Amino acid sequence: MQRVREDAIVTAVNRLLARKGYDAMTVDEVAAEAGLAKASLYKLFTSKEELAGAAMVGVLDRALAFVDELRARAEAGGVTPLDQLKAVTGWAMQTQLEGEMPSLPAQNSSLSAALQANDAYMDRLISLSNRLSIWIAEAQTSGQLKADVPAELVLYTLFARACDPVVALLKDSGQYTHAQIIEWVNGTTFDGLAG
Amino acid sequence: MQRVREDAIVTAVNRLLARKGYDAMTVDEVAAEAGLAKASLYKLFTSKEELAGAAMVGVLDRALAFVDELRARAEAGGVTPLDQLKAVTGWAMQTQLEGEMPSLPAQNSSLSAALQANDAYMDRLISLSNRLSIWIAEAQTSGQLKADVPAELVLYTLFARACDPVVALLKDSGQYTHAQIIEWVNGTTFDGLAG
DNA sequence: GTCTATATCAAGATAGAC
DNA sequence: GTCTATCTTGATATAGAC
Repeated sequence: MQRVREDAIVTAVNRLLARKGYDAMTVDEVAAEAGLAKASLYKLFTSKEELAGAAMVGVLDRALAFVDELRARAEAGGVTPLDQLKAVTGWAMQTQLEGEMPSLPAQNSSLSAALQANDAYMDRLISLSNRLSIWIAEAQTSGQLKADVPAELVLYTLFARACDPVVALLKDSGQYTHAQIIEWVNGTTFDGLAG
Repeated sequence: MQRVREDAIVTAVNRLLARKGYDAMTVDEVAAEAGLAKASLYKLFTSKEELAGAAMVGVLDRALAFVDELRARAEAGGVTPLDQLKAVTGWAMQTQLEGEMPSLPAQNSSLSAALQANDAYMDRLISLSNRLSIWIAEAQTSGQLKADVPAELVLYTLFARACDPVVALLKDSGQYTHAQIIEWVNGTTFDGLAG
């Protein structure tokens, strides 16, 4: 019962974060979209920061599930770490194109501190980073990825592409299909803009 | 007299936008940092949006000046359009690393509308886009840039790299020199992450 | 022209009835 | 356990004295 309500709230938060971003999202809107009173919402989530944290836990869980699925499929062999990384960024862009990728302010806000203190969030973030880092290391060793840049740079770049404003701009232009956008942005991410 | 004061304000806005972003910046802080009372500030700028617009006009003017300098130097010859574009993104990253690149919310905010109605801002933005677009077209024609992606995608990507969170993250890690960061991020922008 | 003091408002959070 | 009504705060913007 209560679980269903929480899900409705988190879903609303996720959509609003994707559409408007954290600062522009109000708790009143969340309550309205989830279909309950704001006071009831505050019985389940103690702050706006916690709402954002719950949405991020949700998307990170979906990302982890996708990664695990990739690993399972790769058991058969024939899939390189680079292919896996491309699949993950493609999934993230797809999620963004579908309006389901929450977007938070990158910079030093009070939210950053709250998220870093959120164990559920940090746990997922570290798990995902660890799994990606394994593929990155393998790809750098085998020469599929540049080995002369820090692995950290590669990891940050992949996370950044997951919420790349270029994807949103191309989407809003309305001229291209989702598949085209993903192919182009994934292409420039891994192979660059140069010809 | 008054001009000096406006400059002090715009400089303060620019630094605060670079450090904290638009939403976290308060007009009280701007007044304090510029050294006048908030009411006096509001005689010169009628709103927070206008403050942000003035800072953006400033940075776009500096970008345009840099571009014009590049064009003048290239008169001698031997410089390709691709070199010019790399120089521009390098300049933007350098500006960001020095804490002088204002950062605004990418998404639909009330600020977006205000900026689009700001003629001084739109004029600079279009001028810069036009000049970059010429180099992009030349580089695509000559095969230096991928010709199978829309020029628009290239332009958006260059603007996006100018405020790339990856640059900020690498800077905050404190492990790398500015020159290294610029080289790496410029390298991945034009040549990709792949080896 | 500049400042102190204040109006105004939006939004996060809570009290208390049912 | 849910809602209406309210509190509280912080920030944009302005009035009015000097």
